Amino acid sequence: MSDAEMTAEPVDYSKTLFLPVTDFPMRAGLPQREPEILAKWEREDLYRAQRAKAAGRSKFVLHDGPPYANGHLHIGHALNKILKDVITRQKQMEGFDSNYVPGWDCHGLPIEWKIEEKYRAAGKNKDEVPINEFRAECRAFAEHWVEVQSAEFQRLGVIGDFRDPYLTMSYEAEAVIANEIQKFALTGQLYRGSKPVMWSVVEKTALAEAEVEYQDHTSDTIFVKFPVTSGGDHAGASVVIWTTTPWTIPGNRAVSFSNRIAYGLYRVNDAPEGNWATSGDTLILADKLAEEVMKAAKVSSFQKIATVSAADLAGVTLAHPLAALGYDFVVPMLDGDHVTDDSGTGFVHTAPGHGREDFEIWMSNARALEARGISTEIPFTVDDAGVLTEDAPGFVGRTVITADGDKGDANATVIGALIAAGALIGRGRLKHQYPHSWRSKKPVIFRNTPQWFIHMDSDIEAQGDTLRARALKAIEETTFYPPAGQNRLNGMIANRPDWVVSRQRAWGVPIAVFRNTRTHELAPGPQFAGNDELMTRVQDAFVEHGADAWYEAGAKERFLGGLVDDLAEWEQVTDILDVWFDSGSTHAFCLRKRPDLKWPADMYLEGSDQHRGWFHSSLLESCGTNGRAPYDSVLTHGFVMAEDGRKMSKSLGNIVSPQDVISQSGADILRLWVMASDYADDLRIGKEILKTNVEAYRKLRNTIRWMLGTLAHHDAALDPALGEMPELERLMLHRLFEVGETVKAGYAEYDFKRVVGAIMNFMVVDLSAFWFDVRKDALYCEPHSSVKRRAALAVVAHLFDALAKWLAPMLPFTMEEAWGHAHPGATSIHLELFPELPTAWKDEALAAKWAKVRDVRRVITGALEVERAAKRIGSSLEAAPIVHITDVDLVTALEGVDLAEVAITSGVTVTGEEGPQEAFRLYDVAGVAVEPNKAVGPKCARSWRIVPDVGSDPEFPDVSARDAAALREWRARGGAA
RNA sequence: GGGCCCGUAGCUCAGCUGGUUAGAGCGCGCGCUUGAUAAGCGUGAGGUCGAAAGUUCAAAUCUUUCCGGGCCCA
Repeated sequence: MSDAEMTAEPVDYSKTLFLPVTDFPMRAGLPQREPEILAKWEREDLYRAQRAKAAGRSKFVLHDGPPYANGHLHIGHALNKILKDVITRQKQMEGFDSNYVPGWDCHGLPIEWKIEEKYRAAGKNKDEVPINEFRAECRAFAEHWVEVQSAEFQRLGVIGDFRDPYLTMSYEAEAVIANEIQKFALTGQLYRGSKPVMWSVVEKTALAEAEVEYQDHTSDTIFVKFPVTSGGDHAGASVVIWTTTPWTIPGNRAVSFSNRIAYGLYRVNDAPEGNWATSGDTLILADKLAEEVMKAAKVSSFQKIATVSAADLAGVTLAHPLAALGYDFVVPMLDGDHVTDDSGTGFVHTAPGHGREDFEIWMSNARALEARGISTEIPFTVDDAGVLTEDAPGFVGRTVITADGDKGDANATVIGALIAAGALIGRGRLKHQYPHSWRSKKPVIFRNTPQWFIHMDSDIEAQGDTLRARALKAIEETTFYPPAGQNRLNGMIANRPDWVVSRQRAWGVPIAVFRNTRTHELAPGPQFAGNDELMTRVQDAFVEHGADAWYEAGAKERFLGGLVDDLAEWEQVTDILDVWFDSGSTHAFCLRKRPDLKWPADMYLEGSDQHRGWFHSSLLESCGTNGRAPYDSVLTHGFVMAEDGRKMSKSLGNIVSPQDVISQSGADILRLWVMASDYADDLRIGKEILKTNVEAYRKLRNTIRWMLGTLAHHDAALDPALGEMPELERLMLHRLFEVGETVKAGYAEYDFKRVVGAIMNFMVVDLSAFWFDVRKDALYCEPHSSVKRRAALAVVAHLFDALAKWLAPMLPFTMEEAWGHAHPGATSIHLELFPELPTAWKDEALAAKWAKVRDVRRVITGALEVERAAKRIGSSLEAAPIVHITDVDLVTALEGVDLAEVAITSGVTVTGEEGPQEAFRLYDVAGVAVEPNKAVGPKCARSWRIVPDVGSDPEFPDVSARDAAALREWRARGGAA
């Protein structure tokens, strides 16, 4: 020990240092802190403050896709809203007036179902309740969930006009939606047709394809003979069909075959006593399936006696197997591509009222059939309760599916009749995927129903100006993130059939049109062009009373009175609109009506399932009424999976709820998870992934915290000019500028993981592990007046300002908290703009030079690590290595660089000579060899460096000259001695 | 069954139009520090780039098939 140290009083020099000081806690406690920040935003009305601040700026409108107002939020909602919020906030900070108006989808089956369930539980029947009373209950139910979800969305940190959201059930919305469908009627795009639709007997409604799910179901299967009545030379033979829906046999009007399948005529040679198929029967079957069919028919011996060609079959006509019961019409054979010989018989029983393909082949052959004298009228064989009608003679009153969703007696009765008619040759059961209602989970049926459609391919204003053509063009003019979305939507629009918009339900917006029962004209309709009185009446009434007005007594007189010659000829349509039409109209009643928004929207943002949903319906709705898409860009995200990449499910117990994450870790953690993920693909979440994000958050928070503590000593008035700053500070400003470029580019492409990645990497590698570590000595120990210290402080201030702002859209709670610590009394970071960094900061030459310096540094730290492992040194300040540099470039790079400072050692000796054999080298840094060398001499009690000038100042004998100077300043500024 | 998409270290992600021993951060192991301390620094170990075949002088990068996963349809 030196004399100086011996004689010195033991002083606690830490009090004389500029150590970080901050109240910003290391541990976030987000679950408690976030609600406090929310309360502050509420108190200060941040949303309106943002609007005021941005008044006059150009608008950016991300139009919210309305979630359905039932139930709590799940993780998918959280993902969706977080992305929307980050973009909203990003655009606000980029200098737009970025106004987000949340919305809710309120009409529709699921809510109606809930209310019905309630009635059932109370032993009431929905049909006994007046419709507007029922609608009022649905409205109240939706209102409740809007409130719940609104609170849950806000808890995620989502900022928007939650005090005045849009609702599809608001009176204004209902009025506009009704007017929108009237526009389709007015321009002749709306028509009434009949079509088999997916029908749920339990809910008594047609279902959209989005409303059915495929589940295992066991069906009765039957093999049925259709006797040949004419054509070819197959007299006495029968064509055999196979079906899983025996109850559709009364609806049969044709049998389909395929010209790509090889058929043959088969004779039964032998069969057991009492078998349905008996010796001598001749059956026409697909060659590939003949053996299977014979086996199913329990035939013990058979042989092929002839080949049957497709041309033959086309000329064949059949008799209905139940002709004796009244089905005494001609059953034609139709050639269809949908027929295969993968299973069944190679022939498809075709009931145009019970299947989409059946309907399509029937209609495409309509003219030819009529020419043959065959009526193409499609029978309505099943009513809305799943009961067979008079169009199904012999089976009237038989039930396909009961009100509870169970199998009725129709199948058994039809099978019995077929047996009695000698038409059945085999039967069985098949477990297969069958459509079920998403609500009741009960099987659905295809039944022929009158429905309202919007034409995809009829001319609107000019020849070729069809809805499909308009929509395809609009897709081309839209920007998709990611680009694959364009293909996907395009493919769907290109191939979709006409748009069914009607529902036979109560809770929704009525198709507010009238139909002339004699002429089939619509009101409004093309004949009403130029007369908008009807539309105005509906508009006014709905705005005042809601769509309930449509159901009030005297509605027809009220709306149509005086506008047509004979009111009695007109019937009021009571069907309601499919909810996809409602949500497809949000742009009309929200974007167009609100002066604080604009039309079209800059962006629609939803999960990739919405290519079939909201992107799709909004596109068609707007193209039909406005001729273009209601959006300029569409951004899609994937779905949230469990940690193993599979779907989350209750049975696996791997569901992660946003509520749990928020209460355990905080909303900012959830947001960080979204930001770090590739949202364009499916995302994964689980215990480990959340832990990773919590760790990343901690690192980020601590780095912010150190800056805040350091800034306690910052006085902007003392900031040196850029030119006065040391190279190391200018290097950091350069790096900050570079990171800023990446951040800007990342945000521009909504590539948040790139933004987070660049920021995290910068904070960890450049700041925490390098610059902070190096500069702690200067920041803590240098005299108050030191340029080096003041320059470092100025840089910390720039770093904090930029990083906090860049992170603010992503981590709004944490950055608000940090901002408050940096700027006591400031309102909110969310009223700030992203920083414009001076291009003067950019200095590539400096960066190139310092890349080399850091290479040399790596060799030194590597050498010290060896010493540490050998227990020869601990702290790097115990070393004063000898650095041999033989690379000319490196020598140049090191000019003016204090290597000891950079490597955080007590000294460095640089030589230009080749180092000794045993010196430390790195394979990827040529021309550098380091001899670790222990620093010798007295240790400065204040800065802990071992430097020769310790004790050179007699007044402060145990510290270095630099620290002595610092102490003198410190005392002069009032520090206690 | 069809359309669109995805599959790189334990985790999250980079790897452009094919070209040296495939990278980063986090996590993990070990060491240091104790003036960012329920923190900080250093260092180390981790990958047959889902699998196979093909094109090529050369493939994580192109082609095909298969496997696994997702969304939307049937």
